[in-house]
Amino acid sequence: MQAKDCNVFEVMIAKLARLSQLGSDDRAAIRTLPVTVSELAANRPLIREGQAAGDCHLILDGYVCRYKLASNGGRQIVSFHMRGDVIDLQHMLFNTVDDSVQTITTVKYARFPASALRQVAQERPVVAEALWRDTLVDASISREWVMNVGRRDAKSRVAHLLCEFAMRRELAGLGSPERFELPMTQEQIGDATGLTAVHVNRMIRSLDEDGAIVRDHRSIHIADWKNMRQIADFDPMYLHGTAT
Amino acid sequence: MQAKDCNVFEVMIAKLARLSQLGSDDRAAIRTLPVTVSELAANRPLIREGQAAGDCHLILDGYVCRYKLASNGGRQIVSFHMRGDVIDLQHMLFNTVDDSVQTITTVKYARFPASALRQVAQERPVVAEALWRDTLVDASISREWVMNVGRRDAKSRVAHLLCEFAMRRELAGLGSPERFELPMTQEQIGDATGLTAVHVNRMIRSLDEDGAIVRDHRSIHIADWKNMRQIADFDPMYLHGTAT
DNA sequence: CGTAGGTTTGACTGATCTCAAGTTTGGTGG
DNA sequence: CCACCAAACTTGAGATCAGTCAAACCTACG
Repeated sequence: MQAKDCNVFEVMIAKLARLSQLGSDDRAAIRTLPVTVSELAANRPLIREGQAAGDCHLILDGYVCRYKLASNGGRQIVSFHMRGDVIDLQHMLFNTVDDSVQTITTVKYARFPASALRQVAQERPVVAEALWRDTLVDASISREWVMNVGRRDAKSRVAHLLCEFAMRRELAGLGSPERFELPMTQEQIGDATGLTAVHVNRMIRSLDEDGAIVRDHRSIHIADWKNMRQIADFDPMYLHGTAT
Repeated sequence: MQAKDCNVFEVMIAKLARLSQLGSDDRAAIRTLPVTVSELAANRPLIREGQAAGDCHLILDGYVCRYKLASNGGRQIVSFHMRGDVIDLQHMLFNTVDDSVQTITTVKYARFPASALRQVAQERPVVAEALWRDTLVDASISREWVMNVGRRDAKSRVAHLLCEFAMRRELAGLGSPERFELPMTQEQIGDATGLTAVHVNRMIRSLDEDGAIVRDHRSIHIADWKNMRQIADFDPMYLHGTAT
């Protein structure tokens, strides 16, 4: 990562500019936000359910997941987040947290007081609109996940997760969707798709045997996008990748 | 339904007032919105995937569901909506529609140009905040659905759906959560929970045999809330029912 | 090199689906 | 008001996809 990419404001501006046309005043307002940058090792809690909700967090580098625990002992990952994602915009408007966030890899993140972000949003309608769009995209992704977990078979679910991850990585400016390093374990993929780690393993190997992907440890090469899209039932429209 | 309850602006104001403290100016601004009220029979399309997204729809009476179709022929209902719900706030900010909405019962609804709603939101920050909160609540419900469909067994899923429906009905001012008429068929419950209609039937009967619910055709009496909550793994926090 | 976490594999189990038939219900037209 | 019909609900038996359990094998890292 280049020094320039580490600038928290530039990461945020790049993300919001993808969602709305930011003016120079909007960019300037974002740059006034008070911010703390921190780093956290892999597999550490970042936000815990029930905790007070006073800050918003922007991911600068690394990956995190949001999850919920079921009373039967199961865990469901409800979203993954990466560079440019503000993982808790809801803290701007709600005081209660009903799910938890933890790191998957080492993560560098910025923390803003929710009140400060809220004030910028009130003064700069374009910024508010971009933030709102971001929540709407997140909601759209959630709905697609309901579909994924509810109506697709195991192989499609895993394939869909890989396709989504590849596309979102690209949209976040992290490189080509064809080749990438998977940050999560097969257990975590299972928690995200409603499957067991054992079955995730079988499905990934099956995708490999089909020639849809080629693996080398955690590195994935989507060798046959057309086939992958079909197996995954993947239509990227729900990601609202191009500003509209 | 009383005449007063039919007033589209009062339904909208009641909903938004639950989410933010509306001033009299805010209420006045809402009342200036150009609006068309229509009625649609049960099982009719209200919004179709791929259609242009120029209007927003507020449900006044009856029930609708939002769904997606999988390439394997399956259908996943991703949300239910009732009185007071604006079902497509995303149309204020996106031009593309990636899922469909259809009526479950006869539905009375109001239609606003998205641009008009957007303008009110720009002029009245409190209204914008309330609308944003509404999207955040919807997103929170979606995440709970991912959990429901991904990590709970069949009986819990169905029980959870019933608990959520009961609570949301009450929050919408439609009466006690203990007794209500279910508007949806068992097939539709299956499409929402990722189960088949046959298995939904068995689970509902099983809840009945447990004494958790008592049924008379479509009318449900949640006879043992404590037991029901436990079976459903239901914690209403995610509904953000009380303004916060 | 030793250890813990992650991945792979196989055999068996079980929750849910599928298919198929029967019953009930609510609406409609005579 | 009754007869009919389509849709919804109910029930049973057999099939299957994914889960469980258990063990072996990597591999990264201290």
